[in-house]
Amino acid sequence: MKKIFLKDIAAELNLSKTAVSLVLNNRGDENKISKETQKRILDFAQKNNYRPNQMARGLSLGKSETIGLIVPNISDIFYARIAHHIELRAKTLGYNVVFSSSNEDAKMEKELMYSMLNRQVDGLIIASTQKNKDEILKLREANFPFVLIDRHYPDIKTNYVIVDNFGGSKNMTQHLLKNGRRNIGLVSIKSELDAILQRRLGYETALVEEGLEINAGILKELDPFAYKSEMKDAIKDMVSGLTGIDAIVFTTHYLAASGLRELKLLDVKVPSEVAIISFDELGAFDLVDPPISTSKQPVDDIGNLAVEILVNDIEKKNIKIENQSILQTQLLIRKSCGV
Amino acid sequence: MKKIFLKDIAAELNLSKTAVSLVLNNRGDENKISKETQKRILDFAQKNNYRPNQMARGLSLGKSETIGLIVPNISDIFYARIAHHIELRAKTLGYNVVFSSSNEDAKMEKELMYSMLNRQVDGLIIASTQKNKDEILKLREANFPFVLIDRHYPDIKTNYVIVDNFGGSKNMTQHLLKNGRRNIGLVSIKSELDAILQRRLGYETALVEEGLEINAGILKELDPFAYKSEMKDAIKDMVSGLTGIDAIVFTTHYLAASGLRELKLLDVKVPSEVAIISFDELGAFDLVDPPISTSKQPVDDIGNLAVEILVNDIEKKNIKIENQSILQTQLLIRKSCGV
DNA sequence: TTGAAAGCGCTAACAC
DNA sequence: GTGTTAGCGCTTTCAA
Repeated sequence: MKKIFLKDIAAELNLSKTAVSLVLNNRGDENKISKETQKRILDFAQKNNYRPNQMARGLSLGKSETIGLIVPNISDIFYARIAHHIELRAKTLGYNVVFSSSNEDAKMEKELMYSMLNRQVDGLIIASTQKNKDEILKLREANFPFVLIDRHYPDIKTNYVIVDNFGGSKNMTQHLLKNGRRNIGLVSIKSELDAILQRRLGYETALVEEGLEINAGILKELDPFAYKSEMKDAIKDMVSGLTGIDAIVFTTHYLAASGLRELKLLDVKVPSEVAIISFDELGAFDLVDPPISTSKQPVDDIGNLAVEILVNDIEKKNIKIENQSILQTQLLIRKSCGV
Repeated sequence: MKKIFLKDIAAELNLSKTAVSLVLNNRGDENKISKETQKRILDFAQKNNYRPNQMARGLSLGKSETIGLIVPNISDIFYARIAHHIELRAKTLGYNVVFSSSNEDAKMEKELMYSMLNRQVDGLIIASTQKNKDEILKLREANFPFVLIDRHYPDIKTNYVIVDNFGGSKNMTQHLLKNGRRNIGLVSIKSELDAILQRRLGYETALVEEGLEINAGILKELDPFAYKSEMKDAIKDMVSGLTGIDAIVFTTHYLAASGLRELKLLDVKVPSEVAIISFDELGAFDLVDPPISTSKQPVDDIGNLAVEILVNDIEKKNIKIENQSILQTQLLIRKSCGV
């Protein structure tokens, strides 16, 4: 396992580095290097376990064949799944991926972006905090390839792959209405994320279209970093005699998990007393008691598409790809809604 | 956002690249560069948003300040969590991390190892398939820094961070015994992983120490890639009149999830008829019906320790660190065991 | 204190 | 068909 370099194999074979480099990069034919020479080179490289130094290669080529992935939190099952699909697709296209979590912190996200740029990633996939408009604009101005996933900047034209948050949420709410629920609460997070806003709007629109009023008292927005502690009061408040809700829409999976926990502690029967439904899928939502209905996001498509758009951009292949995709969610009905 | 290089700032300031490089790497004082010059350089760099090209830097320095992470599957919540802790710790120590999933395929794992070595990662953290002994030995011979997590090669001396699979599993089984269960089955996967073997041994040892016999009929080992379809028969078989078990130990979280699903479909009451307990924590195990007892692995410690050992090795700091760690799992008792 | 110059390993014009 | 040579952007030795 002794390290061997390009020049070693050139010397050993009495050839120039050029010839070796060309052949090793599959450009032997195109440069009319004799089949025989090619074979000698390939064999020797193989036998001696030649491994090109990608940093040197990258420096010379001006690219790293690496893409950077920035998500709020890689241990969130939602992002972990997307990451997995990104990784797989990237691999087939010859790219590695480096990842980092921003922890929903705009400043951290900015730092990560630059850290990755320093590392000469060829492109970036970002599930942004949506608070780095300036940096995103700079990326765009610099013509640097990137695609936003999960969250986009509605007023900036960029590549993105998101889901129809409005539609998904409206569907969920309508499903509850269809099942006779009339007093439907919403539990969301305090956030300026467009995705979260859209989910709330979807909920509201469904109610309004049904001729119902929106009741601010049963529309809870919790601190994203303190939702666990705030959930107790929120739920207690909603199920109290005053507001007496009969259903709750949760705008994301961890809220649903936490909310269900509290409902159980308060001995509220789900779904007979209160039906629940949630955006996003937790993976175990079908095992939970009761199994939770959900608007499932197509994580595989999100990941695959993002990589395809990005690589298309990086390699300027100009394949016709819809580079602003809004994917549909899938309504999965389970027991938590009542039959 | 025009790109600016070291030589640009040297030219602009009428200095040499050396001076600039030294100052930017915080070695100004040590090289007795005047405070004033230092300030000029720093200010200029700051103002013009100088970003060193890490590939060039890496090439020159012979290191990338990147560590590679190879896991079976990054979308497995267990590895995703470890990855998150690895990432965080690495960041504080100045390292980035690239990751890839081997999908439990030894050949893929080997390729990934080499791919990462090509990319000049400074070290590797691997949750190995445990089928690449030769490659691991090569790494060791080459004195390349790496640490194994989750799975180690029992007969090779390497750095590793694993958990006490035997003890954790024995504890789980003993807990069931203590609660009066006498006919305890095991559902595991067909695997040569030492971790899986140890979990089985822990189970068996607990039984034997209690004076019970090990009944091969209620010891199921499923194909890791077909466990979902095989689970039905396994469970059916175990709960049938012939074997009539009153408890099941699952050796990993996804088996428990799948097994519980089947138990429910067969209308078996958990825990009254059959108690269950599982190695690993799924995240929603406390929401599941019934909440599943578990031997929880310290994912944070696994990640943190792995990085610390690795970086210690990379930087040859020789800080005294126990570089072969066997961490303890934590028994979390929930309803699935019966009170 | 500062600068010139060599070198990290690879690619790619261009010349032979 | 093949070799020479000049970079890619940064670090670092050594001399001034």
